[in-house]
Amino acid sequence: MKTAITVAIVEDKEPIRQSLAILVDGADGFSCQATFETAEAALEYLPSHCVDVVLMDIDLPGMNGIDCVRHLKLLCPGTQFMMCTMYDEDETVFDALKAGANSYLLKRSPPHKLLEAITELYEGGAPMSSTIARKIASSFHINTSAPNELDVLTPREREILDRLSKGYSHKEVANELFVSPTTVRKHIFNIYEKLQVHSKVEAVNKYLGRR
Amino acid sequence: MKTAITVAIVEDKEPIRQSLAILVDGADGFSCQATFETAEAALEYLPSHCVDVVLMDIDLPGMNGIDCVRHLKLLCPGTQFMMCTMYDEDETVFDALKAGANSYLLKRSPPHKLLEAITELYEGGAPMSSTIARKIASSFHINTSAPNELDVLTPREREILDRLSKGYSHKEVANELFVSPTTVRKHIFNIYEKLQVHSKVEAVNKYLGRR
DNA sequence: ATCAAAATCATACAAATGCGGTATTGATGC
DNA sequence: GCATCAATACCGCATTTGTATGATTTTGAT
Repeated sequence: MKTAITVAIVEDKEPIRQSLAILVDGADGFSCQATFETAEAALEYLPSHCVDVVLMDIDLPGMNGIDCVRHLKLLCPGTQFMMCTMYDEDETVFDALKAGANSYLLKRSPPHKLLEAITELYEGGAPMSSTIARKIASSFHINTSAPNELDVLTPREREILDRLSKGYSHKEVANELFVSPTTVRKHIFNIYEKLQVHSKVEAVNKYLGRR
Repeated sequence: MKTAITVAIVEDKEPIRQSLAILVDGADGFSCQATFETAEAALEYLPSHCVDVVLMDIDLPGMNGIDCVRHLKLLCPGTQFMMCTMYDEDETVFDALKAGANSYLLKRSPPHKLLEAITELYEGGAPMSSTIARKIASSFHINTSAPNELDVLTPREREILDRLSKGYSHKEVANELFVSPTTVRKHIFNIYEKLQVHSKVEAVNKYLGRR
């Protein structure tokens, strides 16, 4: 028999943790090496006992699962991380991917799917729940209805937004463009209205495109 | 019996086109409505006869499959597009996603997987060959190996900086982290000192690696 | 020539922010 | 034990920023 895929589980809720461990350990070709109730516990043990795959809950007490992955990814470069959670909010999904996760399953997935996914992840895939996969694919679409949100801005407004993106204050922008600070503020206010934001950081994020 | 999933196929190579059509039409719950040898032919017919799913080859004579999707996506908003090709080069994959494809299968996939994928796509998923999925997931990973200025920040400071990067105000960060606004301000002040910046936008730029 | 949009500037107010200092607690390291 | 640092918290001040209202001038298109 070939070597089993080694797995660790980070999940604070006792019953879920137990049933995951039993599921994994009971299946042929899988071996549950460790379980943790908290991100901190995982961070303490795993770096010196790296496993193939970590099933990571996101909503943990103390440090959350995403930050935990961010750290572990550096300490266990060969380990694959599967987020395993209830939530499928956009920000959470993308933050998890940025942190280094290669898989994202919703907890409603049936047990046999989970084992399949672990294998796929181990073999170089990136198994995702279907709604998650769709979110990710959609995030690439160059939107048809709002091709460039920035198109609604006038050239002058773009010019000002560009300065803001470099961290300039109202006054600095005004000096550079040889207009009064109040003019700059008026422009910025108009920019905010058009982009539907309420602060510099939000506007700059839209300007430079997120992700 | 419920309505079959309607499918169209765009593929220039005769034998492949034929076997795909037979596979789809022969399976229960699927109906192959049309096949095309070229992107141009598909663009002429499909807008007035939209189908549920289009299997699209990329390497076509004349217009390629990606540009074809780009056009069709606007004319048939409800149609799902599955790229079905030999290539798995990065640029091709991402261009296809940007054009509006929600699925990307390599031609080496076995027939039953193809039918499964069509169903998954129709039901709101985004089925990908595993190597493709991994490429996509990896494209999100943030460059953590580079010598990072952010290493000088404490975990708490990074946590706060992350919220700032999303456009949160001091108060919003405080509420989310359950600490007082003055504490947040102190953290932010420390962050500015360490990163040698003097405003949110500058700090966020460093955090997100924007030069 | 006329009209609409864009760019300019002013004034005003409330809230948010940047900067400085101080202090307590708990954890870590020497 | 002692020093250091992270995290927490408060006070206060000057400035910046977000929002609102209003007005004038330039410019481009019809």
